Amino acid sequence: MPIRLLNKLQQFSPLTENDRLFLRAAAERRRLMLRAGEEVIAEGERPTAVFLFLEGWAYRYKTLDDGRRQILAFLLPGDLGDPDEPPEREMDHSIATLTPVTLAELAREDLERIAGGHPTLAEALSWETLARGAIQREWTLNVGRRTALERIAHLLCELFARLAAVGLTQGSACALPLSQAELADATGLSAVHVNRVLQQLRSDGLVRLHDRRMELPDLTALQQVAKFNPAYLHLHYRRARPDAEDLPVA
Amino acid sequence: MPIRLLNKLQQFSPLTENDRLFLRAAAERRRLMLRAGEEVIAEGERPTAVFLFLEGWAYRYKTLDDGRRQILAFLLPGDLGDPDEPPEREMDHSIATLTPVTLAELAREDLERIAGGHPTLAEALSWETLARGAIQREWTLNVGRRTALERIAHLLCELFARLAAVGLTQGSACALPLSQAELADATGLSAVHVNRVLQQLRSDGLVRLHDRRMELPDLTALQQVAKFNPAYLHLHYRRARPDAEDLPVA
DNA sequence: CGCCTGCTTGAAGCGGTTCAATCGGGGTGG
DNA sequence: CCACCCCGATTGAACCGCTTCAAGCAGGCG
Repeated sequence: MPIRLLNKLQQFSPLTENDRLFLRAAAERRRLMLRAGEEVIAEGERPTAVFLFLEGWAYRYKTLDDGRRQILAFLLPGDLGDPDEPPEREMDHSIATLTPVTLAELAREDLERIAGGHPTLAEALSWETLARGAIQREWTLNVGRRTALERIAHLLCELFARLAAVGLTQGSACALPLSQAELADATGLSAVHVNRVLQQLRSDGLVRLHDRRMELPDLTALQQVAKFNPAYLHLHYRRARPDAEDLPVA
Repeated sequence: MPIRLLNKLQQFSPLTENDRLFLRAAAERRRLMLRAGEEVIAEGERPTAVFLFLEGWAYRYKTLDDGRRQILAFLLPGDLGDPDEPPEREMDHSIATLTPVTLAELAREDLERIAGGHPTLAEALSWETLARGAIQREWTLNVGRRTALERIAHLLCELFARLAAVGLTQGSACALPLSQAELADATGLSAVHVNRVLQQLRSDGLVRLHDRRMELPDLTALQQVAKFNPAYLHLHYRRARPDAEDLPVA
């Protein structure tokens, strides 16, 4: 199974073969496989390791006591949980799966060894952390100031861009294993209204949905609708170089 | 001038006198004083140091091209900019001041020296990073799923709690140097509606406003209105111990 | 077959926005 | 010292984007 995190990291810094072997080995030691709809970790729990998502989709969320739910982020293959943080911390939110998920639990010692002996890898990982924060800020803007149409369009643009960064797009299409209710909880809308917005996007020829997949026939137009500026994803600082990980999308 | 960051850090880990002297010295080297309404750093710029806010209020924000603005966070005395991040990064948002602000620019070398030689301080700083991310997530929930009344109440609760953590509350009162338009941009509402919500909070006896200050006569009731749970601030993991920094609020 | 989950549609209602006008206080220049 | 101005707070009224409620529909699965 490809370590898609490496795809992203190599856009930031040229990793050595040694770096890559080390990360690959660290991601081998402890694997977890979960079914769709399972909780990865719940609010209030104390995580003992750092999650590296290898396959499948998950999401962070918080709920209010009366049932209102906000999805805070989607976790895609190649994403990292919350690294570099003190061991006694309590989760302030929960994480659950949307599809079957495979993840690696990175041992704290391995992360410390990266910080100590693999400076390039460490720098690349700090890019990851930076990007995670920037995405959360963009979501705050999305939910706070964009219209319903812009919100949905923006979310789709982001997901497509992030999947593209780890080689999980096929032409103008990619997976989208989300129900309309989940899209609603991610955008701060009602499921009914998400349905209507999706109809508009479809009738405008900007989105096609099939079999839990989406196709974006005119990405540029969709990005304009969304006022989407990919800079916040902090992807392309150095030119992405093709890499073994990119090619065989098994 | 007290380094209010130390107040927070000492709630996480017991710092040595050496740790404290080191941070104090690092915060001496390069100071910046700004007036109210000035830009600290703009979207697209590349910060060369890490900001430590010593005095006054500032805020992070993003704008859409048609002028819609979302305030993403408030920066209070004792807050840190975005540490531990790669030097070539570009800001994905802007920071501006609300009041006159004094800040220190921490040199990258000093931060590296902390990471290397001051493990307790480094751990405490990573708590800070954790808390910053958690606050951003809570804001996403706030704007996405809370009602207008809850949003405003929640924001006021958060500001009060954060100011209390650095010794900047006086009884049930604290500074609130925000216009209603700024409250609106922080909560994703219109200024007019913020006005109406504040009137309700006032008539319910939950908030009093005077001279850019607020008083919260019944904090418990306000927290219930807001559905405010302070856990996300990641403050009280270890008992806060009184400290020289806490006492003379000059 | 029958059920469950998710999608779709219609209609009514409301929370919040927008527009526009007024008010009030502090600062400035004459 | 006063007149003026400007910004922020306030109020009213009309409007609308989105929610809520409720019902119908389609597909997958035991």
